[in-house]
Amino acid sequence: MSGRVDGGALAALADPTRRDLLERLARGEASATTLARGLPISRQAVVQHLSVLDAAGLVRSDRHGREVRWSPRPDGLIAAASWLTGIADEWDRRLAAIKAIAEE
Amino acid sequence: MSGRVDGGALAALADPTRRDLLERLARGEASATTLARGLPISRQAVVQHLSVLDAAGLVRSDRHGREVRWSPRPDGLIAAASWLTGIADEWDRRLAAIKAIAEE
DNA sequence: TTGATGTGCAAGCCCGAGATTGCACTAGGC
DNA sequence: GCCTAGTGCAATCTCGGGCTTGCACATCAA
Repeated sequence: MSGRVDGGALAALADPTRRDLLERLARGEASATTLARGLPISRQAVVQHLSVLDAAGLVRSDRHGREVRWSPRPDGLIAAASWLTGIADEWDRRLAAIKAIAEE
Repeated sequence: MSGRVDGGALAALADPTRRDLLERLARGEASATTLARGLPISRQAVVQHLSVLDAAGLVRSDRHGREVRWSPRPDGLIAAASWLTGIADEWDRRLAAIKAIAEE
């Protein structure tokens, strides 16, 4: 297990720009400046998004000389997904029970 | 399949109050007025949250006389979870490939 | 050393989400 | 009929997220 899901990952994934950044990182690590070149926003905006993703445990950063390379961390995503699945299954179970009672 | 995941479900789940509402609904359908009694926010705020959840396909509403009862819909949750899992698996695969190359 | 590139920090702007309030409307109980 | 309870609609407010700009600091290459 890689930590509790406090909603931070969900809040981080709620923004379309951040999801775009994650998909770009999945195609190879990159720096904030490089990412900003292919986007209609400034480097600082990218940095702030990456900070949010970092706080949510969805990316990691490594310094290489004067540049900082970012890469995705699937662990956080998997944790969030399994959390969602758990809740969904729980609801499914309860709703099925209610339905069974209603059909008697 | 229950439709593409456009991020609407993730945005809806990003708010802690909405996650709270979903958990309460999972313990039995309820009206907006009833839900508002157990929360520190107004009925209208609850209604707005339920509208967002409804648009995201996470809840459904049924009229019973003069009251509207809300209930959870696991389908949307499951779709969002499987989307997350798919992305996570994809990243895992790519990262494993990169790591394998680096270790040669 | 000098210049170019990448980053970090901070102040500020703007707009929309979340919440409130007020009032009109409808359904049920007396 | 009346009164109460539940809902719907709309205007308003506040505050924080997303973004920009400007400048200082660090690193590599000539």
